[in-house]
Amino acid sequence: MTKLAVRACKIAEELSKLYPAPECALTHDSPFQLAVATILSAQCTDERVNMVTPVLFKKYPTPEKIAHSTQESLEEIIKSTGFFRNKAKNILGFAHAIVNEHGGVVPQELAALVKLPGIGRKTANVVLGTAFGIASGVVVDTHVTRLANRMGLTESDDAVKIERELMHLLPQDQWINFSHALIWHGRRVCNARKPNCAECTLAKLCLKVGV
DNA sequence: CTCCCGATAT
DNA sequence: ATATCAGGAG
Repeated sequence: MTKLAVRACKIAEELSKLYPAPECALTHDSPFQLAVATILSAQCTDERVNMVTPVLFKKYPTPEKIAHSTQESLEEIIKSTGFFRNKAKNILGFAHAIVNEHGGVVPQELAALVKLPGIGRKTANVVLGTAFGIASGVVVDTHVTRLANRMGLTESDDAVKIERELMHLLPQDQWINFSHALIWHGRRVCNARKPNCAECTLAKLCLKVGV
């Protein structure tokens, strides 16, 4: 076990004490809804997403309902999340693919998921980990990228590379909780603008306190 | 690599 | 005014 891996495990342990049961902040009632909420979360606060999804899912709760909706209707509902044209198109395409190619059910394999419109590795890992309890990888989003760099767990800014490195540093049964805990910590304490190092219990394990 | 894009904090 | 927010497609 490398020195880096030892420190990574200490960080994971400390995070698990801070956030014993880290949950997905995106409200949803099904794997399908979680996938849609995650598509909406690109470059947008989850707080904002959670204001939009209740309206969206009340009108279109299932893949079938969304598949029978329209680009314009979706755009109007999700507009405030930004990138609304792309997101509406992706959500529509995703719903069609689920209905037409997967029998209305969200597939539980990474390879199948990332082929679907609007679903990349990050979203696929969220859906598999949160909705199905499958540790397909580490979720690397803007928070994980920032914190992994600040804590000196990686030097990279490439999501795929960071994921590969973190997967090697931590045992598989910690991937899901580690992802969620890092994201939670990134929102609450180690945020981009003004990281609160003074009240961060991970500061002693961090290479870049106060930077 | 660029583009998509509204809302919010600083 | 500007940076940033649970990214993905072309």
